[in-house]
Amino acid sequence: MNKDMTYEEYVEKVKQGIVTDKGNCPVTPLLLMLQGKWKSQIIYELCIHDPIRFGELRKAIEGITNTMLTSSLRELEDDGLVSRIQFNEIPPHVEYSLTEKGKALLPIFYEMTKWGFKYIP
Amino acid sequence: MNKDMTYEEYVEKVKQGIVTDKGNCPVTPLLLMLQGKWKSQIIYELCIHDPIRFGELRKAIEGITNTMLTSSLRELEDDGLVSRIQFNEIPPHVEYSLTEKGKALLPIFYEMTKWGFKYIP
DNA sequence: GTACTAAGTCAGAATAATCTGCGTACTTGA
DNA sequence: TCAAGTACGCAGATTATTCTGACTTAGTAC
Repeated sequence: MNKDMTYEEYVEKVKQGIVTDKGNCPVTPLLLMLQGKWKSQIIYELCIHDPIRFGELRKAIEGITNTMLTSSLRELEDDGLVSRIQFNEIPPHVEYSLTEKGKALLPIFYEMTKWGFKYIP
Repeated sequence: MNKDMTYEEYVEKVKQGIVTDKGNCPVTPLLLMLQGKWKSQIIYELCIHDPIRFGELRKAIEGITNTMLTSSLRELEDDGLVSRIQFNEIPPHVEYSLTEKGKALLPIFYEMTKWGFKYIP
């Protein structure tokens, strides 16, 4: 199974049931990474402001708390979607941005957006 | 904002911050629909076996309980991704399948799969 | 010497999601 | 008469996620 298959090949493989090898699914890990109340908003903000600081993120995302912003960012970092650069100054200064891997999510969000415009009133 | 925009236009709009209108995001509702431990597996099984019966689904998805399968299916039905046809026979007989809206998720899963093959070891 | 800043951390409470185990209906076959 | 098949529903327990509100660090301005 290679990553350059066409959509037609993909559909064919889905129908044959060979895209998922029982617990080795290529979709589930990504869905897990995007799970959580704030993840998609954080990624969105990182798309439009690159890089962005912790405090700016918190202001941009209405209702998020320090705790949740920190833990969500840590998880995104652990998953390799976000990078964190710390400037050792006083007061401290940290910049977050999307990694290559994180930016590669854009085509997925593009498809999701098209789907959303079509099917969500 | 129309649903036929190209990827280039999409990226441009993301950068300008006009894809999401504060709480009217086209991506978030879909991510919510896919949230939950079993949703993606259920959709996968519905892709490869169409239609499929309740009991077959439960056998196909290792570890799922009656309760969770029922409630996940209800939610997918409420979201319009899955349809349920009941045959009033004894013993009872119910068939589940993907709706148009549900099948339209395939291009998204295709992009996710490509991403997964590239970035998940 | 007190207040202010940015980027957090921590403990405990509240809420949400999931699991466990049992109960339901009705009919057929042993 | 009793178990088996089929598609669930429900109450209560457990586990996971999120929220609340206070605390930290170190330097600089007042």
